[in-house]
Formats: sequence, structure tokens, C-alpha cells
Amino acid sequence: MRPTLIVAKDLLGKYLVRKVGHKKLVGKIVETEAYIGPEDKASHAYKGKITERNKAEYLEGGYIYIYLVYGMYWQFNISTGKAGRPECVLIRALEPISLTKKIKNRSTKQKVLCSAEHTNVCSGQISKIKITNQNLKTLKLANGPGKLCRWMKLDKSFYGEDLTKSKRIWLEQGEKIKPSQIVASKRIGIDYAGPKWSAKKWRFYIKGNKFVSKK
DNA sequence: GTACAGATTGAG
DNA sequence: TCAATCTGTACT
Repeated sequence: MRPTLIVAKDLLGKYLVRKVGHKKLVGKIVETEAYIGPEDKASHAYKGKITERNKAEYLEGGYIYIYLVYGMYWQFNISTGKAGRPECVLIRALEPISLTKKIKNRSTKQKVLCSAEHTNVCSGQISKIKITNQNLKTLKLANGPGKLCRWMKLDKSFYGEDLTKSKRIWLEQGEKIKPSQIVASKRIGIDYAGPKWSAKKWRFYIKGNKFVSKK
């Protein structure tokens, strides 16, 4: 079983695929955070706490731990480590891949304002397109942990599901991210855990990617 | 039983 | 800057 911090970095560039009806939503993982309980004060499993809400965090690696925050947003986590060890990786942002075909058709008449490239894997084809500022706005559907769950229609019904066996959500290899492209920084919104834990650079994102959540 | 903060977001 | 909205936890 691989260490959680390694998994958090390896997940960058992978494609998260969600099947809704006959349609597939595909998003490239561009931002993650590691939570390593029971030592980690920012973890829901701090001091080995187990509740109905967080018990999926104790599952062996590869299961879905999903929960509600602020009464309205779902947070999508993947459990890591051995069974009984409360460790997980929070997926914080996705770059929408499956939408670019639509965008591509529309962008032909628009001036290219942004030089960022975007990979299109619709219909199994891979091609690069230019992103305009307007397209960028349209594409920012999953640049935050709550937003990506809304986009992919993820909720409590996925609680404890095996990501390696599910027919409605799974991971694909995606793109190889070089270590030099990975930025490590402080985790977001956990200052209550105190300086020792909030200072840990356990948030990882792809350098320069336009779909990383703000800050 | 009641009070309250929280791994967020978007509108004003 | 703040409201929306709900669950676990720590109190009374």
C-alpha cells in the first residue's frame, strides 16, 4: 500500500470518469489534498475518532469517502492506506475534459485570448485546442471541491463505493505529470487545526493550470 | 434538547 | 462581507 502523500501527487493528471446515463463526464485531476489521521489534527479522524460520517475514511485504499460541508457542498475523497488507517486524499479541482468538443465548435469564430492548451478526449480522439477567456469561464465548472461534485453529480449515494470496481465512476491513466510540474502548498480552510498541522504542505496542484481552485 | 462551527461558494 | 443550509459534537 503506497503512502498517502505519494498517492496525492500521483493522482494529479489522472482522469476521473463519471458515467451519467449514456454520457460520460471526464475531468483531469489538477488539485488534491492529503489527510493523514489519526495524528493529523485537520483530519476528521483526529485521535482515531469514528462516526457514521467518517467511517469510510478507515477503509483500505481505493474507496470513496464523501461528506457534506456547510450544509450544501459534497467533498469527494479517496481513501488510502491499509484498512483501519484513516487516511485519504481530497480531490479539490478538475479540468473538464469532456466538454471541449462543444467548446471547440464554438471557439472557431472567437478571438483566442488565452494561450492555454486543452486536451480533448471526446470520442476517443486527442487534440489540442486554444482557450479563449470566454471559454475559460465556461470551463470553470469543477475548480473547487464543492463544484466538482455538483458538476459530476456526486452525493452520498457514492459513500463507501469501490472506485476500482464501480460502473459509474472510475479513474483512468490520463496524463503523466512531471515532479517539476507539481506544487506543494498549505491545505485550504483548516487553520483551526493550529500552526503545526495547517503549515503542512499537503496540498498539491499542477503548476500553471488554470483550473486549480482560487488562492 | 440546543447551540454552533465547518476540508465552500457565489452574489452584492 | 455574508447568507445558504445540514451534520457531528459539545455542551445544558
